[in-house]
Amino acid sequence: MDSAEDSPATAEAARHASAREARAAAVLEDYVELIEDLLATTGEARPTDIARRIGVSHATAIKAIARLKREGLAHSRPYRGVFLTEAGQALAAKLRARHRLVVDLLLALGVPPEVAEHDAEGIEHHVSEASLEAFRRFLGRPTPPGPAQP
Amino acid sequence: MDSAEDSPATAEAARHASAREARAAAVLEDYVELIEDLLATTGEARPTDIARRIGVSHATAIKAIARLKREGLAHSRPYRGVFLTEAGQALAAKLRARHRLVVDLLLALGVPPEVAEHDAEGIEHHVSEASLEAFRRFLGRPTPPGPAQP
DNA sequence: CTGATATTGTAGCGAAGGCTACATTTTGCG
DNA sequence: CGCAAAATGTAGCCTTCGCTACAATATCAG
Ligand SMILES: [Mn+2]
Ligand SMILES: [Mn+2]
Ligand SMILES: [Mn+2]
Ligand SMILES: [Mn+2]
Repeated sequence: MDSAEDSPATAEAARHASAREARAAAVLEDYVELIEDLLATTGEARPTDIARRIGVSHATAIKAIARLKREGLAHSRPYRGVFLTEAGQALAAKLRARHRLVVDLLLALGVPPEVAEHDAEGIEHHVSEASLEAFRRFLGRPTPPGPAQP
Repeated sequence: MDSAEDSPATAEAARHASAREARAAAVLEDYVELIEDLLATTGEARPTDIARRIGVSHATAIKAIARLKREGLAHSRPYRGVFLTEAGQALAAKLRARHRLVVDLLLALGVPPEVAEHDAEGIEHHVSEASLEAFRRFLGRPTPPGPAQP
């Protein structure tokens, strides 16, 4: 038998494929994260504010919002601001925790705060649950309860 | 005066813009890294092998190679395999070191080897020089000499 | 040497994610 | 109220990066 570790080239290809998926998801993740933040801190998430904070034109932001809606993560009605669906809120909570954990890890490793925040913005989208778990252990944090049964 | 720390939204937007650039560069970086590896280990880098290892169709690989050539990182002639220019080789050396450093850091943090290799494939493209420096310190490695004058 | 096979290259398509320019709607104020 | 400014939405356009299908070239066995 020879398929115990699956042809190396195949494993490598799978890693690249996985990274491509993460790259594709990164954009929407950032929008969800930001919308949650705007809603939490200001009570509303308007396309213009979203665009300004993400650094794209408002037209681009509106298209991204349309995609969020298509994927069931957000809803909005014309001129009324954007809101997160249940699914969107759940995702946002996960993303917020992940973002913080990545930043905290970088800080613990001695990365300057500005740089930590900068690099985390890209890194966060590529950190698997297994790595997050290792980060928590390293930071001496208890593993958080999974989706607790209410 | 109020521009000491530049409006927070602006800084945030800049981080996102930077992450977008890294995301765009990631594809070509992976090709350069792989081509160097193929050349080093087998002496030649053929489009088909590149495609298989990256996990895309050969047509996609050939287009990426065309872009590498456009950007002055590689050269090739029909049916003759791909080679890296001076610039391509320099970039490859940097990318190889970065990839290894990221993997080693994850391993040191207790991330399982398979996962480390998996996550590093995406993370590597978003780690700035300042963070790499922190990683080296954490791993107890001497800062490598910059572009040494020969 | 010749023909099958593998490799390489090309053409054309689609989705994402950018942009600018223009149209519409809302808002806020004199 | 009425109207200007701000916000929102829409309509193209471009590039990247995937894909499949097909064409052309090299390679290798027999
Ligand atoms: Mn991000
Ligand atoms: Mn984030
Ligand atoms: Mn990579
Ligand atoms: Mn790599």
